[in-house]
Amino acid sequence: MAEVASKVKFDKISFYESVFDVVRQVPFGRVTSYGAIARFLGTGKSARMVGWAMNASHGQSPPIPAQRVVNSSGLLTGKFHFGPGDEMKALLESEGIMVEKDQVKEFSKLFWDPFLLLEEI
DNA sequence: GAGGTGACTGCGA
DNA sequence: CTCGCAGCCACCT
Repeated sequence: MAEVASKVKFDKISFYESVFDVVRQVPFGRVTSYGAIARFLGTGKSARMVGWAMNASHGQSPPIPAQRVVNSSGLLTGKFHFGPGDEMKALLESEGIMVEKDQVKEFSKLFWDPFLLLEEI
């Protein structure tokens, strides 16, 4: 998104809307981490806020690929919030991402840094 | 206006 | 190696 990449001027939109925008930019078959998004948004060490924002991602009109957001270890910490079962894992696997024991395989290889968005644009 | 909560992270023991 | 703890800040009651 232009407004996201333009600058760290998120004064016009709420915090979690910014998070949604970033998450939506995650390429197909790639994943990112809460901390990475937190740093990208400038919240720094408050990765919790990213997770908090994701809590509101349910029912958003433009679907939020929250399954692509995992913790710094590639662990699907939010899978319980996703659905009753391993829905999060199923979604990731449908994108070609291998998941084992709630952990993304080849995480370091599939990891996508939000800062790359600035370079792409 | 004050207090509690949380889909995290990093460091120390 | 694993386990525990404190810091972080927007949002809700």
